[in-house]
Amino acid sequence: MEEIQQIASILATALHGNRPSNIMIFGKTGTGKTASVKFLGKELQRVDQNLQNVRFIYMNCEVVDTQYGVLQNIGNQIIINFEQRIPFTGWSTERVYNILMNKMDEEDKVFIIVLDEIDKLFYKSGDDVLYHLTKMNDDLRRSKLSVIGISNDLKFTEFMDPRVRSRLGEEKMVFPPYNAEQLRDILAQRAELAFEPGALEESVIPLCAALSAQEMGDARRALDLLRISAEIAERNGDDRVTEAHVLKAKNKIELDAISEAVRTLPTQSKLVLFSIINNDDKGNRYMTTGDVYSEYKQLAEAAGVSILTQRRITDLISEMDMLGIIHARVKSFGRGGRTKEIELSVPKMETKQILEDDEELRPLKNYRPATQTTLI
DNA sequence: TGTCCACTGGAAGGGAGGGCTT
DNA sequence: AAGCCCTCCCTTCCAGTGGACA
Repeated sequence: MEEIQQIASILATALHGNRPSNIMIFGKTGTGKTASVKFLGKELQRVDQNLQNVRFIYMNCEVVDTQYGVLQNIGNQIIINFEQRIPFTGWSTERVYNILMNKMDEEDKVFIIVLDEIDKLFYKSGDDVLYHLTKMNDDLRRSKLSVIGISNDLKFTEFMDPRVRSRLGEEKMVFPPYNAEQLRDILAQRAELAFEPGALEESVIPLCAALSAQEMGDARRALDLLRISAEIAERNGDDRVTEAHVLKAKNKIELDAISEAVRTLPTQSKLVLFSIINNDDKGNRYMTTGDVYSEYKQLAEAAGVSILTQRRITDLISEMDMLGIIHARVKSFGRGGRTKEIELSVPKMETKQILEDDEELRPLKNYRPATQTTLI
């Protein structure tokens, strides 16, 4: 692939002990950014085996998303000696930074640090780390450092400190999404290894490819789709995978993703979601933050969980909006005020089931919404 | 045209929980 | 043991606001 070639030629300079440019790599999920970079990292280290000029360090910023975390993580990938490891908390960031610098300089190598999902790090912790990291080069005397940032968000650099942005983006690259045709090739290749000839109905691969192409050309998803279609066929005892299996698989994947997202929500968010469902049950399909909050308060009370402030609930609502579990947009109702209009965007019954399975929400199992009107 | 509602979302900060250092 | 550090989850406070209505 063209992009891999490009990155490879940039990184190759490291083999001679020179510093490769920093690179920013953009592209939607499943376009092979991470896989490509990891692959190149392996290759680089293989070629470098005798020279030992290069250290390749990878981390995913969805997991490591704080300033301290990033520095600590890099440090611990460099420091092999167990006693000298950097603790995950307790030290000042400054101290970690200094130790990191000394260690790196001692090694006298070219460090290539890959920050996958770098946008997550930036949105969470700002550009301080990136600033320090990209500036480190000036302070290193023997070693060199270059940073590869991977992001599926093209725009996030706009909000960065211009200095950081220009340093980080010495080279920029975009991985285009796969189109249906490319996906078909990828799937066909894989199918040849994984399936007996004739095990797939002819239209299965084109269908998987087309469905995945619609969904941003994610190759990983396309492969999952094929695999799960086959699993479903096998479980049914069918000897060929058909289009019907693929469609079932698609549904299953979508539902599984939702279930997983809901299941792993923190308790408080689950309560908020529960109250959104209850509002919907009452025939209130589009509700405001106020509606959700007053229902939430009752639920939290019934569940015996502490009641958070409305400000906090606003944030939880926004988080679930980003996860795609609900849909919320700010809307003005004139004199009625300006607030969010919230709508459930996952299947109601299944979601409710999952919520009721939660240990902490047990008391709500047969909870009946309090009736509005009380006759005296 | 101005008012006013029901919030929004930023800023600051507290305190608990992890852990190091002296 | 006392004094730090860093992160996470929250609270408190508050200026700002889109648009229906008077």
